[in-house]
Amino acid sequence: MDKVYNFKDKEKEIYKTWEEKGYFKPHIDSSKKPFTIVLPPPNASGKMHTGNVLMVAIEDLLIRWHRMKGDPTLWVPGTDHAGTETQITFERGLKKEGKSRFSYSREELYQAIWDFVQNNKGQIENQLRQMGASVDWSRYTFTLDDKVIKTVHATFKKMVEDGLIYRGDYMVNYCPKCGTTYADVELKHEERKDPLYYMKYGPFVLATVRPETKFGDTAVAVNPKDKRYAEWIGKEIEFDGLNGTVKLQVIADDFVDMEFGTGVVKVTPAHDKNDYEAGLRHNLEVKPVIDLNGKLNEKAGPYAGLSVFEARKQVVAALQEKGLMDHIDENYIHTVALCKAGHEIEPMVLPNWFVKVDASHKSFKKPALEAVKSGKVKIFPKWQEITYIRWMEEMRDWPISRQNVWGIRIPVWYEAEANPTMRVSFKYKDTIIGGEISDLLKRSDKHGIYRTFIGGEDSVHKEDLADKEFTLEEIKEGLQRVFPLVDSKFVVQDESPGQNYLPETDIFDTWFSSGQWPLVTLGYPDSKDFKYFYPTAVLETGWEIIRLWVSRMIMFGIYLTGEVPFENVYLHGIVRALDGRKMSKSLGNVINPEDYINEYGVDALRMGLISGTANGKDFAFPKDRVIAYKHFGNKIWNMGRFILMMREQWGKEIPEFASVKDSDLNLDDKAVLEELQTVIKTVDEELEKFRFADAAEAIYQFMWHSLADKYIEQVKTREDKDVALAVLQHVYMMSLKLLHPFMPFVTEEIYQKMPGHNESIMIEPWPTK
RNA sequence: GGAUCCAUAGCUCAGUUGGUUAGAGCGCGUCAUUGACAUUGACGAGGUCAGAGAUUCGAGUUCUCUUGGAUCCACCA
Repeated sequence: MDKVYNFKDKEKEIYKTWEEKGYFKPHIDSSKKPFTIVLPPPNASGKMHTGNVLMVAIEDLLIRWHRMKGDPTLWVPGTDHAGTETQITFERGLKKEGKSRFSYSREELYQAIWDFVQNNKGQIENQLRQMGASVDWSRYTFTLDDKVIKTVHATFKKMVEDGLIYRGDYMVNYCPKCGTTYADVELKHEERKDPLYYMKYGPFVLATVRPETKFGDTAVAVNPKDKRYAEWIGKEIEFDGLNGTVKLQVIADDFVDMEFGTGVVKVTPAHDKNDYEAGLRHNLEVKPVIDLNGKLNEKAGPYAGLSVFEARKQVVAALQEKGLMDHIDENYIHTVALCKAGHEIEPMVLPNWFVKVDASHKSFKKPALEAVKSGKVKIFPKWQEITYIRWMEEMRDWPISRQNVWGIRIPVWYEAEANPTMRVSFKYKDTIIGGEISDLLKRSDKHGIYRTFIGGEDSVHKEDLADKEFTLEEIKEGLQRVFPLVDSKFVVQDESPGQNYLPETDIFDTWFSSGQWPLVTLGYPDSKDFKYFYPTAVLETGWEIIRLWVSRMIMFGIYLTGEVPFENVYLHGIVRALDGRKMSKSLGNVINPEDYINEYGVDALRMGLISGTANGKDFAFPKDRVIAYKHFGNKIWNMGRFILMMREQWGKEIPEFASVKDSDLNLDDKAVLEELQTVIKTVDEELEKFRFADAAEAIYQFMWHSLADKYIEQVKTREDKDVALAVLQHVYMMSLKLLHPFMPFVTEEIYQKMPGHNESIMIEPWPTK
């Protein structure tokens, strides 16, 4: 044995052996309860970050522990298509080539991203291997595999039949730049300083940061308690606006803050969430003035076609010129909502697919709430339960459509003839054409009026397209998006019902499909695996996605199978940067695990992270613990060397521990054996409670400060070397086994060098009392 | 505005239902060690547990308030 443990040479080789020998595959035994974990799938085209490392470390620890205990143990690997993130990355690449997603039809774009991901997915798989993850690769699943799509489609169909899906107009967070909607929880909020404009509205002055939406006003509102404006409530005001006379009703509503501005608000139900809700309460007209491209529409009169930002400038200038601007507060600080890519969100009313989470005939969410309250699903650490319960109690209907292509398409079809006013956009040669289907097919006489053209090269003249009759085939072939109205006629089906149908182009919210992850990975509904391994034992993930993901898995699990998808949820904290702040590219404090693996080894990195996360709180990357555990790896390596050296010096085989008589043991022997028993007990108890750091600490303290510092020291001077060495070797091997789930590589490497070893430490029986 | 969490050694953090001298890693000091390991050993210094009050025989631990910090949710036009 070398003087120093050289982890670099060994780790890869050891993993390869484990995998080839099939140790990662479960031994199905119907008389035993299995232990199953489904890996939260990392981004298929990304690379491992510190959060993934912690996740793998904890899950591998649990898996190896149970495997050694003799449970039929399965850890299912997978990777995620990571919808939005991948699409953003991919489009960034396109931009460099001077292209955009508009250069492709929907199908071409999907294929291009598919290829991109296939080319990049090797990295994360290799890194999972590098980490020592003892996953069963034969059960690997990608989130866009056929079996996943099939199940997700079937679930959607079932939900439609159960009356849990509806199509409705809804105020959504729309990003005009991304061309898609985002869920509330996906948004970021950023504080900004913007001008607050005080505009004259007839008898009132009111404050707004968005004067350009004034064309969509359908009321002004005051607080019912506000004495200043009491006489106006219920009346109609009439005044000169930018585009002629404006008539607005004055309503009274509690949502108006009397302290803010002048206490009067303009109400724009089409472009503001509060206003939308106020509009519902007061039955106001929803009057959109901003289109899907983020430009003002024809209701804005001369401002039509301008971007929101440009329109604001011009509207402000015009108001000032006409004397309609009272004054401007330039130092107003408020928060704006941003999409994942950092663009400003435009609240819009658009048709969407929804899950009714609490229908009167069947509640999708209630059983999932009950499952946690009743303890059918236990959450560790327990204080995180509050987050879950509050979220579930407040959860509203869930918008599940996204206007992206990189994901699972909603299996819905629209017949062209039955939906003549449905708008579509498609690529024809090099031009993107948008228009009503009946016009494009020349089934109406409104020729060309609603057609729009985006992009466009010299090869096609727009004039030629303005009145062209397209075939449905041409539209289908270059199809990018359909914009079905809220009351469109549709068919739910996996494959196209016939030639005259156009597909829904929206995809599912990623959480709609990943919410079924424990089901699809195990082969729901009727595979052998599913029947045996479901429900799983533990779901382990970061606390940040308890609402997004954990809640959805519990809802789908119960809805589809009647059983919870997992019995325990363990939520780990987020690994922060060395400075204790969140890692972010802009701060330049992102930690790349590769660097640490190269310098200290996988075992040390795993162990360091595990020991840093005692109670699920966020924690700064514990660099000095990683170093400490690297030293520890070397320490136990040298303990092994010592035993081999003693054996050689002594010149005889070390006797089996079982052959040592109790009466031959001295006080030191008895003490160390007793302490071993205590450690075994502690490790089991702490792991049972998900107290990984405490378990790790117990082994560390025992091996280093008892076994090495005390017991080994006295072995050196013992006369009865046969007894001492037998005890030492026994205690050492037991300790190695305890340590193996934490530090798999170094323990295996030592194990292979020790006399009397078997095939592999990872399939050795777990030490028992 | 609503909520959760945190404040313990120079640094990063444990301390689980309140119970004898408050722990670890790193760092620091003294000494030792050239045959397992300098990625070592022995010994040691260092904490009025943010502050104030309350409950209790007893509080780092429970409660209230104050101060400072982190995060989540909802958001005011």
